[in-house]
Amino acid sequence: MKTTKGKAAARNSTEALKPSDDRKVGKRKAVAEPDRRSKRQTKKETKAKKDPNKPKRPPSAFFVFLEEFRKTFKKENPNVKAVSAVGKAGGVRWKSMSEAEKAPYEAKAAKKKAEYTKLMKAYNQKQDSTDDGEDEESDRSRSEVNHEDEEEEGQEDEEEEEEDD
DNA sequence: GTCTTGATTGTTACA
DNA sequence: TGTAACAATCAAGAC
Repeated sequence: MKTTKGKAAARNSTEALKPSDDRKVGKRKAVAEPDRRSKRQTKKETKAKKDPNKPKRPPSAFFVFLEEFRKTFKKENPNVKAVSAVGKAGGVRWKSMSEAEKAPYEAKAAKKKAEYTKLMKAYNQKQDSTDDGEDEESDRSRSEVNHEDEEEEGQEDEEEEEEDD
């Protein structure tokens, strides 16, 4: 059972109450939601800013799908430049898709997740060794992981090139 | 020039 | 275990 959670929930309480037409893209409310922003900022400042080297989160299957969907959407709607519109349309499409249709995106997402896990492992090792004031060991292991990543990326590049075609 | 917003779902990380 | 934050995208407004 899916529930509206996180940002969506927060938006549901505020933004979602407004008619979508009212939510024009680019029409940023001048410091409209200090609550939400400050929350994000706090987290960002306490985490992301402290760990700029921290690997970025892997895209979920939906985001992988969205990447492709954006291209299609742009082609079909060259005049629509609002990212919110793409997100909305993508969400509708995603929900209408069957498991079989979602499968390839989920597979891709799983791959990215595996990469992320590896990167996080290396990242955590680095953090540990940094505590000791020594990171030669992790540097080595990191480079090993990086090497693996390079190989994988190379494979992925090939795959992507094929897809590009 | 830099930052923030919007819209979506899924996943991660943290309390 | 529940929930907030974040992942991509980019035009445009605010500062």
